[in-house]
Amino acid sequence: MGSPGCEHAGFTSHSPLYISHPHTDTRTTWLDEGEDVKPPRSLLGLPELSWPGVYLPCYDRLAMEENPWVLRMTEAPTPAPAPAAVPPSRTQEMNPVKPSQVQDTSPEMEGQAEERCLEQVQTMVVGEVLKDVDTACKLLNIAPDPLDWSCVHVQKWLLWTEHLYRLPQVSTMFQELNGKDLCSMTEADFRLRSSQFGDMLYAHLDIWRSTAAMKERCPPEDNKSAADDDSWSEVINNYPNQPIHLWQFLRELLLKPHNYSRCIRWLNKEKGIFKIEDSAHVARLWGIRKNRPAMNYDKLSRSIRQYYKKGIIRKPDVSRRLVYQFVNPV
DNA sequence: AATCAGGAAATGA
DNA sequence: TCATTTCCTGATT
Repeated sequence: MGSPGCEHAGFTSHSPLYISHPHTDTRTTWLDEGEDVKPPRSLLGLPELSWPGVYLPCYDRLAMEENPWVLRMTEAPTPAPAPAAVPPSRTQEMNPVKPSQVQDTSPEMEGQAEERCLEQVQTMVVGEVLKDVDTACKLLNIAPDPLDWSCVHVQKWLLWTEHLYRLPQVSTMFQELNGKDLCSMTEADFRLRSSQFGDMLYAHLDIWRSTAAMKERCPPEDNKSAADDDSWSEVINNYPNQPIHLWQFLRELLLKPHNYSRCIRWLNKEKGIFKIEDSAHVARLWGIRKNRPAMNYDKLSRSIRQYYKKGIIRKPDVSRRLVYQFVNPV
């Protein structure tokens, strides 16, 4: 981060960036054995999926109450967010500006400090965007560069975007388009396909394109992924398009409590017992991953039950609703 | 009303 | 062929 050329991500003026962080330093650890201890809702994120992320203007329409500190870049000559609002794990290395640093200074100094501050925020935003795109790529099993997408990838991305912004189904309006087609479309083209959300999708795509362009300019240094990227390092399959198994997918989510403990979490990791907290949400994620828009918990749970006779997943000794157990815990 | 169990057939890679 | 997905009936929470 912050190497020359990386400061300006190349986001165009029509892609107002928002950053948001679901994390706070008040995060608590809930005990594995804790029976049905609900994770505090406010700590993990987005309306329903904690994909810390890039938000578009329509964000206003989304569940703001759960993200009390959205920073609007397009109108932010204001001080950096309060340190408490800065995600601790990701920004320690980014020197968040403390409010005290901008006090007791002359106007010029203040201007400089403000500029520095803005720069830092910008750097932070870029970092977050990169990360978020990365996370989405892994979840969807698609390449980061839209130009590389097949029609299926485009549909996945659209489904994901619908899910993220709680849009009605718009993906049907973009069928039979691959990534190149999508990228060659103008904002007007997008509007033609979806008068209501075309501009938004266009802006979101623009962010992805910018991110891909930036990745090319500043190839990722292999330092940060190891320590910083915690559990994604053991993600099962990356872009080589192998089908992922449901049990693997569930493990993936469970390995990312940071992002998904609101919808699925361990009750007892050692024994492999987990609970689906938000069945609809998990089903939707699975549907997105498998490109099955009609997926629901009824069907997902049937798939889980297929694992009973295969000895992959079972019901725990004391059967409880939405609680399952991996036969072979990690 | 949601979840659970499992049969049966369809589907897609 | 395999791993679901889809649909279903009936039971349980």
